[in-house]
Amino acid sequence: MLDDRKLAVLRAIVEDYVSTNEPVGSKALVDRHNLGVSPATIRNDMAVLEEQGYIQQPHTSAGRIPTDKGYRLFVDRLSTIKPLSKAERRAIETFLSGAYDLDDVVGRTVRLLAQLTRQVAVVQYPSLTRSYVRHVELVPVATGRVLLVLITNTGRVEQRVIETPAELSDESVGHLRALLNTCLSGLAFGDVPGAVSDLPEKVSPEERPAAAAVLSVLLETLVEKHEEKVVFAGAANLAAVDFSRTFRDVLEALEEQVVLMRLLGESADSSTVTVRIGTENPDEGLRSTSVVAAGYGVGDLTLARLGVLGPTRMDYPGTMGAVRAVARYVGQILAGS
Amino acid sequence: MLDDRKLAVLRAIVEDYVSTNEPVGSKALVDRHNLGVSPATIRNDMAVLEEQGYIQQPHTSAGRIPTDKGYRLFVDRLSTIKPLSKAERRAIETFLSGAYDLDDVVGRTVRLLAQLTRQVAVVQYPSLTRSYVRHVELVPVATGRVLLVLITNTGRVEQRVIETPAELSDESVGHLRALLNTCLSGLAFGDVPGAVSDLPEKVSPEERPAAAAVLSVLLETLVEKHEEKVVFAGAANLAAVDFSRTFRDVLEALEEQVVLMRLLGESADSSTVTVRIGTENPDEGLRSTSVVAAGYGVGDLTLARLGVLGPTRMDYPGTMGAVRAVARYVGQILAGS
DNA sequence: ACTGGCACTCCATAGTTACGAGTGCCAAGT
DNA sequence: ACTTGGCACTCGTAACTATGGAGTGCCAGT
Repeated sequence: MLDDRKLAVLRAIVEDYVSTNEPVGSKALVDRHNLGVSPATIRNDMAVLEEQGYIQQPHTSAGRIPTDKGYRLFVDRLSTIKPLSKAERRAIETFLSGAYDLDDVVGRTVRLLAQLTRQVAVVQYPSLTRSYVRHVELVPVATGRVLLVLITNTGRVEQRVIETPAELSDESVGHLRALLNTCLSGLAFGDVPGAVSDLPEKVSPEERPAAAAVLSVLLETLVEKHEEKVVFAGAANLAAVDFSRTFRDVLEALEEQVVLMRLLGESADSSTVTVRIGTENPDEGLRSTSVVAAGYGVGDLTLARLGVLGPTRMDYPGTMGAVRAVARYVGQILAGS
Repeated sequence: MLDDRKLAVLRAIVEDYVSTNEPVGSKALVDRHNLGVSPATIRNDMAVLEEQGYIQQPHTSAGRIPTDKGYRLFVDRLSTIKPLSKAERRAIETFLSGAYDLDDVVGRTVRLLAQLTRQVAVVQYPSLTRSYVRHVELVPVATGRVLLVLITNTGRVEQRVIETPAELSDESVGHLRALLNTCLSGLAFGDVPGAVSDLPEKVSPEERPAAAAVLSVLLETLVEKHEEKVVFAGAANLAAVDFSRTFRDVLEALEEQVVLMRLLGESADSSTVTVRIGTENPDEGLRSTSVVAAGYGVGDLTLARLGVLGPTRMDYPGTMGAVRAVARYVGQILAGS
């Protein structure tokens, strides 16, 4: 029902509108793209596209702008992901390879992505549940307090202070630490709860309350941190867009971890770029924004997701290219460390 | 040269302008404050205040607004810090005491401060150089790689991956770890460089290259992380102000660690609230904002600073009260953990 | 030293007009 | 059946013009 020319018209409308930020009319279209037909013909096509809901007029007798549905069609069928230039690729590589720990990797990634796309970048820390335990550490910090430190294979470090019911001797702490390590090292986080259930029975009775306290905090941490950690950067790029109402909403959403998580969406296959346009977003207040996201990870294993948030009026091919490229490089960096 | 009434007029102008965001005229002033004199008299006073540079007119025949110099006088001599209400204090206490690790304390603090002041809050992590070493941990993560984890008395955890020149046996790692701990535990970070200088000589020759690698990274970390970590929250509150140009500049400044650090300024005495108004700010682009900051710490020791950034047109007494209160509570929390 | 009166300035607001980009429709052409 | 030029129409934008009112500075009088 949409012939080739109508699709070409839609594509042209999206591209023009994205680059000029102004409703595009029939005359401007034939001027800028050589479609080989007259404005009148385009007008007819436009009327059809509008009837089908792909484009709309801000007011009568203004040009057309794409609707969310129009962008969706554009992304799905009318465009291809635009690969980055060689220079950009090299820039990514050198910038990311300078990182020396996980915080640094994530921090650099999110800034890089923001700069590359000139939009707001969002990066999720590698998932805990899909990682495994590298090491467990218990450090006495005061009488009746120990610090529990969990180190994952991805280099992520989690910490919690534990109040132990009774004072704990250094030997007891050492004992517990050794026990935890032999019991948990190499274990996937998802398997930890099962593995520790019988642990209290392995310690001497006087250490048992302390062990119980440690374990309960450990399990608690796994659950709580399950709501993963997310960071963002490039909020300044929001200023370019002429949001005014929306603007505050978007900033508020960005500061809510939970919203940010939902934003990136469920993890599809690693490095498949997914796009969520306007009203497809779950969150109120982000109804006029689009999200381009991809998973990243090592090999086949998707560890977490990262992406970009911007106005629906966005350069989708370019943004998707940047997101995909960055996701791949981050995976490589993580694999190498 | 400024009599009491002129000062009262300046105070009234600041208060009215802050609450209404509109230039305030002589008539409005006598209506809202019972100054006991006529508008004409106030006009004369205003003329003097303007001549001295404390207030200015946006245009001829408009009301007056305070200049930076006017705000400065207001803060220094015409206002007192406004203590928080009992309810607010209790809210702070309960909100902060739920925190379970340093990240959480800092995260809660910055969000709390943002909400309390309805402005952008900035919190610096407790300084490394003023902390001391609680524990050092070495964890093998792959062949030829060890993770160095530093735990401070304030609960801060720093991590770095180290490439060891040769493959390292688990025993060697254990050996090094023990050595580092006996050598460094309880040491102030500033004293670490001196203490480790003779350390390589204490290990067996075959472990020496690895030990050297670990040490160089350790020292590097101390230097690099010296540029401290700063976080902010409440950027959404910027939307309330009608920045438009400035706005982007401010957001950009917020995402620059270095600028953020300079923003909080040099550490004065703990819990003394300092105010920097408009052009007093070092950073271009923050010339139309004010910063209210205070140090926080345990006892007499100032660990770091926290504060609030907002428009020069700001409720200084209230903001200063909130900053001071939060700084104190954070100190208490840190002392207790 | 303060006050009331007065003329003046100038911003904000609303109303008016003119312009032009863009549309829909129709009749004619291919 | 599709395309095209023509044409009347819509409507938002920009420019311009009153108009009102808040606020000022100054001065003469108390």
